[in-house]
Amino acid sequence: MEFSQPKGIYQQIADQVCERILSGEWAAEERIPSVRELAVDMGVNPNTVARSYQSLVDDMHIENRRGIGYFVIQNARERILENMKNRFINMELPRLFRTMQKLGIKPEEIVQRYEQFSQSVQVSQGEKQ
Amino acid sequence: MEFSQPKGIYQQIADQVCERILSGEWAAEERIPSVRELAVDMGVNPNTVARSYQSLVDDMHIENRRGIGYFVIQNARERILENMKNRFINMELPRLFRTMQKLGIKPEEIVQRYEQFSQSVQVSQGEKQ
Amino acid sequence: MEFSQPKGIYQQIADQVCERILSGEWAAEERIPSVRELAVDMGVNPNTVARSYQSLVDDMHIENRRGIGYFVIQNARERILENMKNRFINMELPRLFRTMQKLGIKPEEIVQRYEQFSQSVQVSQGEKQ
Amino acid sequence: MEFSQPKGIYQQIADQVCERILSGEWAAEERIPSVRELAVDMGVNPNTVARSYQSLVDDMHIENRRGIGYFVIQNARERILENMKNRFINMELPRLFRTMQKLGIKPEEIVQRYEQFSQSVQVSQGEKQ
DNA sequence: GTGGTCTAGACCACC
DNA sequence: GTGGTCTAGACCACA
Repeated sequence: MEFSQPKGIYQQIADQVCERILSGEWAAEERIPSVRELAVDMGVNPNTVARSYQSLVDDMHIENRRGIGYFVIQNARERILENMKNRFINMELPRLFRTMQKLGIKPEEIVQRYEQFSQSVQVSQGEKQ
Repeated sequence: MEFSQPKGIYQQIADQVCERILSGEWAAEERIPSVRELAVDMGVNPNTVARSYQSLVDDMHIENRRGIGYFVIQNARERILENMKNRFINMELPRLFRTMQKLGIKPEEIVQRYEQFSQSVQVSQGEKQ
Repeated sequence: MEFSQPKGIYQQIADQVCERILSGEWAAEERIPSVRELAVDMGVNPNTVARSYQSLVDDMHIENRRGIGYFVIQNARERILENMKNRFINMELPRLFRTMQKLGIKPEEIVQRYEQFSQSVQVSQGEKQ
Repeated sequence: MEFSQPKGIYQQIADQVCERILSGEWAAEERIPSVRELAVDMGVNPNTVARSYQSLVDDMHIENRRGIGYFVIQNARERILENMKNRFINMELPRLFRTMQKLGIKPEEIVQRYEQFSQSVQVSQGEKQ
């Protein structure tokens, strides 16, 4: 948990929940930790987790069953990936491209740097094991 | 001016000033509008413009000559480009690459979309003229 | 069973019991399923069904014969209809009328839409058979 | 403010804001009270008002201008009416009609009661003056 | 036990 | 001054 400012804590938690759904740690139709449990886990106020969960409900990634808890929605993984892809293509890429034009960076440079990046990731994953 | 949330008004103004320096509209050693003038132009509180200017002074893109006004620093353009490039490579690209990995997007797709983007920009600029 | 928010599970169950009494499926003086049976049927905690039954006892639609089970009260159907009608006329209609005034909807429009509704219901019932 | 339970306080406040926009008390592009002001007015915690305002932002009835306050959006009135009408026709009317069928209430009765209602409203408004 | 809501009070960035 | 966020702690209805 990053308690400084890049983005709100509740957002970071929501993102983490999505990660865990994507990774399969929390499968469809499965119950996820209660607001209070996760709050303790994360060292955070329950209200904050509640807010995260609510935002995930709004995005239809999880649902609430009264008095029982929150559950991962059927095709949450597909939905999350869909959302991320849309946001990436419609929001991030245009910003990226505009910056590239301003800076006179050619796409080839991006490709080249990406390859460097992939290799360094493989290396650092190798170190972990 | 976007008065809603993405980033602070003062940041947006600072960015615009940089744009105008880059475009050559405001050349090196030239005086830029006074805080009050720009505030009126932008429909914004003078304090806000003052803060923008101060951040630009901190980044050494402009300088204050007391009693006279703010002036573009000698090699402001180079400095601004430098800054943008550093931020882009060290901050934005890593985020970009991580997102690409998560979404399984190959760099070729980026290149392809960039070409589409460049064309559409050329077209819309043609329309303007 | 709607496990999400509109109204409590126990209320939904109580409503369903009333429906079955109204439809004649469960006649007066007849025994209705035990708390546990109904709980299994509905995929619900027995406590929840117990609470539904208790609310129906409070409204005098069913009664508990100790050690035997719950039974539909003599004139339950009349009583249920009575209750529904009272609630409708005293609680729902005023809200409805206030909304109509705010939105400038004339009662004629309601009548017209009601006719459409009745027809569509007849059609969909025809399809079922 | 109804501090009992029919609906949440923040909802009631949001509704009241809509009413005031509809009535013209708060015109388009106009600033509405700050979160803290309205909180004092209503005898309520600022967080609660903030939540109301946020829900109105989500519904695009008001917008936030950083550091200044909340403003009524251009065609908020039309939007609000639109929303209310949609909700009425798609959510409330079907419930109404189903209840009418269960209770064997004919639309003519609704019309008749509506006329009584309109008259009583006129009378009570006359008394106010 | 679950979540939903509200209060009180705090800190922050921003205008 | 503005709103945005977080914490602490409370109460409620519901399962």
